[in-house]
Amino acid sequence: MTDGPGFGNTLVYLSLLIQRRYAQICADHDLTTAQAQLLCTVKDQPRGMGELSQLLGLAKPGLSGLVDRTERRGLVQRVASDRDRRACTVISTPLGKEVGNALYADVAARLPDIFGHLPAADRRVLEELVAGVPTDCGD
Amino acid sequence: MTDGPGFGNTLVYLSLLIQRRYAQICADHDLTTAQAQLLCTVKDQPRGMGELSQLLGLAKPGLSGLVDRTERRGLVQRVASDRDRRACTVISTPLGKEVGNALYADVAARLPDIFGHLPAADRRVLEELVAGVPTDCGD
DNA sequence: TACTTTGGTTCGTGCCACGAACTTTACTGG
DNA sequence: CCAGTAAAGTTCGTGGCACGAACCAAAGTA
Repeated sequence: MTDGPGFGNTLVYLSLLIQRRYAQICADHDLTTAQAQLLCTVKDQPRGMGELSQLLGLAKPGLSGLVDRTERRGLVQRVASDRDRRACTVISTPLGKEVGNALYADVAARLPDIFGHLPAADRRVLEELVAGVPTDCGD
Repeated sequence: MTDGPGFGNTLVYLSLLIQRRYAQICADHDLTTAQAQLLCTVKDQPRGMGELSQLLGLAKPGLSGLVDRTERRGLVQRVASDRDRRACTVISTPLGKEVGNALYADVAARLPDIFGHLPAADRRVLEELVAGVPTDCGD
């Protein structure tokens, strides 16, 4: 109650702003946010489907389709596991790495504009607070 | 460059966590995030389609469909404007208001958990910084 | 060798959102 | 008063996204 009408709701609003800007940046790189997310997850390290499912918070069919579409664009690739013949690992193609890195850099450069109204000191504080968010998402 | 690998990217990650939690809360109220967003925008004040298009960052067809689906669920309603016979205004039904308020409260209650790891003082600081985000989104 | 579990895919459904084309009404200028 | 243009929304077709249910094949186990 002391939260008043809403820290939570303000957070939602903020996340919408971020998502909108992010989607715009992704679009500039000819990516959807979902594909961008997949690409960045796989860019520096191969991942199994199950792992990705976990990391991206998707059910299996959703992920399967996402990988399909992203693979069709030549950004990622399924490779068979020699450990387990039914499993496959998703890796990034050279093109995918390139695009992923460019996107990453662009996001770092353009997205913080959202907080352009904040003095540098405040931004630093914010940065630190936000950085502390748990890497392991609460499902 | 002093941002290191990424304030921007951390923000994106944060926004994903928020969106995921938010989607979960919306689902608990039998809503999609898009419908929830529409509902909350209209809940306390009628809005024209153009205005909504602006506020939600959607093109006209997308909004039209969203209103269709939400109207079909009895949460909002199109009413004709007497000013302009081609325009219509979207208002919330009583059910919509009820659902919207419940959602709003639930979001306020459950979403800040994401920052459960922060001491109260830090959370307060964060709250203040976040609250300062411009209401007018940068298109 | 049978039984169960697990990794992924396919299928059908529904939401979401876009551009293009269209209809209706409002607003001009002559 | 009657064009012609502009604006508000809708419809249509397309495509991405993501879910549950059903399925197949390989792996593990009794």
